[in-house]
Amino acid sequence: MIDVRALRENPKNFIESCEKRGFGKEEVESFLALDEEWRSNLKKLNDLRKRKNQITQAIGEKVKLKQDSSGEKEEVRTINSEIEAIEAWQAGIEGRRSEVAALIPNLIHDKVFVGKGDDNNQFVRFWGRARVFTDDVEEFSGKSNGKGKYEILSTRPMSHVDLEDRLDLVDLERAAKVSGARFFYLKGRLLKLEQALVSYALDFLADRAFVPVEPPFMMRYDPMSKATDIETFKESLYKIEGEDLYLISTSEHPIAAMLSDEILDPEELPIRVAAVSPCFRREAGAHGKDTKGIFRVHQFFKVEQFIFCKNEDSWDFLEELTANAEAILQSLELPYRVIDFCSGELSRLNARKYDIEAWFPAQGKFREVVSASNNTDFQARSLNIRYREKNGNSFVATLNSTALATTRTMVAIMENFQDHGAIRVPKVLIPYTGFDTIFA
RNA sequence: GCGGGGAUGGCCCAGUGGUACGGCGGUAGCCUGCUAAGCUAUUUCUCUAUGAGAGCGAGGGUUCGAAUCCCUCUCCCCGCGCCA
Repeated sequence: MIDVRALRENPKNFIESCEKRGFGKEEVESFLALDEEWRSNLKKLNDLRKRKNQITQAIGEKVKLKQDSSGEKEEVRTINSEIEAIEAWQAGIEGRRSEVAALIPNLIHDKVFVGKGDDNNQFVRFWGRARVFTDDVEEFSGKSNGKGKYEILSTRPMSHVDLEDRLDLVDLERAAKVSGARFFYLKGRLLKLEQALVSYALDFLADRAFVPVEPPFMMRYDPMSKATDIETFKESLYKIEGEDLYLISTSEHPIAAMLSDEILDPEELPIRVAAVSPCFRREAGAHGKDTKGIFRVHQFFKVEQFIFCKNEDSWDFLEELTANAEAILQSLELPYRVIDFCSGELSRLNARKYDIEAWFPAQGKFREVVSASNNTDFQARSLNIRYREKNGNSFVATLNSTALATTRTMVAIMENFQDHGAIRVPKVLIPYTGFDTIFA
């Protein structure tokens, strides 16, 4: 939710932000018109209510003195019917006003590159030493701005799908029989690896002042709608039939909503949360993409970083979250690039977003494994999360970032650490897995 | 699932039909060698703001007037039942 007063005072900022995103200014203009009418109705209503309160109190006095007050009662009835009429009209205005307000996106950070489409996402940096098949050198160098270090592979590594099959780690066919496409049975040492990844990421964050939290895996419509946007509802969320409950698509949402309607002590800030949960996604907008294997699936585990802080500190924390996610990938020895999303690719909530894309040598591509966003005070305003300040209360800023999503990270490990048909386990995980190789 | 009790400002708590009492904490000021104490004001949201309106878990209803009475729903506590 945008700051309505800021919008009234300075619509230009919001129109500019909308236009950078490739939206029109219709929403802003339509909001301003509705808002004007809303305020004028509010004035009428308040004047009538004031009059009503005065008469009602006078009736109270008369009743005490046992005087007749039937004239006053009749007057209040008249006022009531006027109020009722305006209220009915106002309810419609207010409904449309909030619908339009919900469509206005967050203000974009000044440094976000103005552009549309993936191609305009800005390269920030590369880390690591990638294994690149001869045919993919051009793709690799282009996407790493010529800064990516690499060694050439003379043969393409096996796809994770074939490898899982050969090592009997994933059963997709039986999962399809039981649950449909994009589901899987995870087996043997790959399951152990998954658990190791989760434990490792939680420990990593606990060492950095994050409080580990397991949230509810289902949420009601009201908090969900405040924590996210309409796109997520349309494309990601599973609804429980006959109940007001949705399966979470990320722990970001229940964690954000955790502090809704609360006023925090500024001393408590920043609040760092390391959340772990399964994530359920319909992938409705992804027909035909990544249909094989466990790269894009309906359920996976994710360790998520979440921060509640003061708005003015949020930009430093965006860097902290990104640095943490990078440190995890570095410790797993996975080469990656960081990209800064262009204006047209941001969600309505995001003021700025970095993605981290690991190099997948079998696919010959960089693919998203981490997404780190600063939603400034936009999400907190919808959820009504404030902190106390000397001159009134302010909304907190909320930030979220993947620490580690299990399925994609496992695919990255399988593609990057293939060794003669076996999978080498990254060193930092060995204490958690208890083995250093996955083989047939 | 059944029965009983509950939800009031940041926190605690009073309030059986006349417009939310009191305390704690926070903030600002006064006072005082310092600190503490004490005193005063303030504390949520909205608006066209020296003023006004809304707000007592949510939504409806009755009434001139509802925290209070009635209905529906949500959540919490206690007991019973069921259960990994």
